[in-house]
Amino acid sequence: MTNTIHLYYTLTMRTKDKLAGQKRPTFTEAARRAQLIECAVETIATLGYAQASLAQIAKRAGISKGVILYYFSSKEALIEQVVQDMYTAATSFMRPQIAAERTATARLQAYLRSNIAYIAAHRMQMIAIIDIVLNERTKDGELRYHPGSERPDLEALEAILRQGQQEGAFRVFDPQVMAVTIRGAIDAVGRLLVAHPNLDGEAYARELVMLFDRATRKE
Amino acid sequence: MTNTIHLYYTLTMRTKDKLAGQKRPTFTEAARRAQLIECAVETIATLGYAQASLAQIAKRAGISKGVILYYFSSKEALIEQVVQDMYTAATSFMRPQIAAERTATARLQAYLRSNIAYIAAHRMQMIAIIDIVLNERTKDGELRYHPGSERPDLEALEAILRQGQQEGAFRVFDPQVMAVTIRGAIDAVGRLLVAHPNLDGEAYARELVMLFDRATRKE
Amino acid sequence: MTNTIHLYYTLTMRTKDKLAGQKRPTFTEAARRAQLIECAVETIATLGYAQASLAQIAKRAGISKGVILYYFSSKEALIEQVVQDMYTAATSFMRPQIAAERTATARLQAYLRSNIAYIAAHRMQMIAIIDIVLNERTKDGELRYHPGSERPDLEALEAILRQGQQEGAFRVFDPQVMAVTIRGAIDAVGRLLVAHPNLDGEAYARELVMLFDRATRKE
Amino acid sequence: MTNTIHLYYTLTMRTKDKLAGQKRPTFTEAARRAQLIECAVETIATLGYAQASLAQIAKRAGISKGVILYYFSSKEALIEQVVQDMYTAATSFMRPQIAAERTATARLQAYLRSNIAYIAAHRMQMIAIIDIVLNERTKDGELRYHPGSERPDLEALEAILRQGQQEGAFRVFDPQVMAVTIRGAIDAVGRLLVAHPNLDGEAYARELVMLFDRATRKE
DNA sequence: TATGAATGAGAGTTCATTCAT
DNA sequence: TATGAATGAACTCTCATTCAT
Repeated sequence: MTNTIHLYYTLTMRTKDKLAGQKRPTFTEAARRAQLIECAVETIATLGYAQASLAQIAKRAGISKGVILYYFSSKEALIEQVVQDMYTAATSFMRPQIAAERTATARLQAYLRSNIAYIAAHRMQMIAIIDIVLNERTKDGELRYHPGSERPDLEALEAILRQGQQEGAFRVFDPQVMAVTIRGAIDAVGRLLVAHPNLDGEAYARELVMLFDRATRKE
Repeated sequence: MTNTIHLYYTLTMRTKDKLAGQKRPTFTEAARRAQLIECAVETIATLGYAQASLAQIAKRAGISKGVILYYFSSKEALIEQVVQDMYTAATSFMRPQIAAERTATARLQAYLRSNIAYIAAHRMQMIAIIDIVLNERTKDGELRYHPGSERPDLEALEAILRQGQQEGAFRVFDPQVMAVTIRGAIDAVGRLLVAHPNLDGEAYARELVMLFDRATRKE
Repeated sequence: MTNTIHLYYTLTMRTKDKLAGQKRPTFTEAARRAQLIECAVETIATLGYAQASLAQIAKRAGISKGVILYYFSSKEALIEQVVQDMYTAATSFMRPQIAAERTATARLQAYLRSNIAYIAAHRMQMIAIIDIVLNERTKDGELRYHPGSERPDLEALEAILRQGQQEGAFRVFDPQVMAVTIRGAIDAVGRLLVAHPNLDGEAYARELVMLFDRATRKE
Repeated sequence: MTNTIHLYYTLTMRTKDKLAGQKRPTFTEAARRAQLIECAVETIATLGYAQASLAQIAKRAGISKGVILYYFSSKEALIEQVVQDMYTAATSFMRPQIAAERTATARLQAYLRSNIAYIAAHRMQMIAIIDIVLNERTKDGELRYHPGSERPDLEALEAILRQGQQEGAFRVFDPQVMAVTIRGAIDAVGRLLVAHPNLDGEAYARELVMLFDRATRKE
């Protein structure tokens, strides 16, 4: 429940930003947008990206298809909003925990722990976003979120890794490869957690912490 | 007249014989099937799984849609054949290199090196298969290749990891988490290599070898 | 702020209410469905069951194919509705006329007269339904309305025949054979009437009444 | 088995007639044509007219689709041949039995008995032909074998009925209606016999004989 | 603000038919 | 004589999107 409200604030903020200069969004609009995003996430997570048609999303929301296109200019825009919201929410959750640490080693641990904790607490959202990121394409067929593009999550990770190398805590390695590896590992574990909800997220976090601690540290 | 009846029976018999045996594939058939599998791979890799319709695949092959369904009973069957072919090819390439090593440490290195080498040499196939594995669903909407299912590649990896732990070369860790992590890392690097074809596959392999060597070894 | 959350819940609740109840049909919807059923009947009667594609039906209705599947979940559902409507209409027409009579002899006459009158007045519908009944198959290839299955029309007929035998007005015969014969006769005459619209339905009814009166009566 | 050979002769004869003036048909051709017609019948009877594609017929025959169009100029021509063969075969069986009788009453009985006997002995062929007759259409959408057209079977029946009226054995009735009714009854019973192969054909024949004896006779 | 209605493109699939061999 | 190969049209059905109300 807290998450929903948290998400709601986030959405309201974004909405206002987005529509600045136009008529300010009513409460109904904000609530509808939040509801539709939530329903989109559930639909994608449940049926998969390919089967997540507007009809399915509308059905889950109990409204007509037209409503979605009233609040979002296109399906594409809805999906993009889902991604942005999720990134924002995850970042809001992780950033303070990472920033609370000083050393790169501790920050990497915080990154892993907070990210897996977030995944375990939002399995549905995560499976949806992974599905989207791996599938959403621009109209010319290019992956919209292709690896190596300017993804803020990867950049944050690389920053931590570089910090560790500068501090001398981390050995010499290619920060990009390590960052991509860490993200790939987290996403893979994320899929595992979603597929098998009875698995222990914390234990998996500990494993990954240990794994990448050894993979990165100097000695 | 007896001859006529005999012939009539002959035809009927031939019928049954024909139906009983499996028709062996023609040269043309084998070539077409190979071509169609190749075109399917290219299409999926280029346009993505969702946009890879039979029409697109046929267009790339320069033939009509019907031909595909002449050689494969359905699109599903074509995709399945793509997956099987790729697994077979990758396994044939990797297995001897892994088997040539005796220690788990060396085998893990061989696994990583041969796998990334294969990916680098078959970037298009790999991006296609990753796309398929993450998207292909059965008719009831379930992922056909969901994580944690009986995937031979993961099992081979876990076997190596367990061997290393028994031999005392590897530290204590959860072999499943490590296997999933390694696969996730390889797949992520694979996507990176495909997205940026100018990247040096061998260098990335070296990075991953070093990374997982440290992540797994005892000291 | 409480209001917002309240509204959010309201939307969600409304959702569930909407989904729980059945949506009552609009005026337009009812009219369209009736129109489409009518067009389906005309198309089947004119072109035959096999040629009655959604495209042909839509063409006759002057709309796009999609509309049909907007109002009926599938072609199968449309056809089923056609059958049901026709049975209901014919039964509503015939039942009171039959029930108005007391003796089996008079009821059999009423059955024949009212049925042929209905056929003559709805030649197109009848040819369509006969075509459907003889052709519509379930997905496993079985006839949906195969002879001897629980068909209400045949059972009503058999009931009259049994009544006549119990009352002593009818001779001894197999009621099922007689019922099937009567239906076969009516359907055959129905096809004749449709093929030759200038024929006199009433005269044909008189002939059948006389025919089956003699075929059934005791002396 | 006797039937097959009988049918075979019939076909050979027809073939020779048809191709007179061209190269005479080889044994192989005649046998193939007979085989294909038989397979067409089986396919239509089993899967229904709509599902009886050339592919299905060829599959049942264990040959390639092309062969069918090598021996028959089109699917339409094949179907037409099936119908003609069946009519010929049924007529060959029934005619002598009818001709052996002198009175119209006895001939009508012979018609009914021999026809139902033929149906019971060739249930598969009959269900196929009924299916064809009710479905086969010319390219402009018209039923090829519509009721009231010049159908030799109906004409033979009407001839018997007229004879009976002239002889004074039959009462006054419309011979066409009676003929159509008798045919409709026979076809309906035929469908019943095919749908329920355990039913007793002879008993049904006795019922129909009694039924139409009473329906036609003077007193 | 939201719905119901309608469209048109495109999906996978089936099919009769043609043709080179 | 027969096959395998290929086509192109038609099929049912799904979908994102538009629009009047």
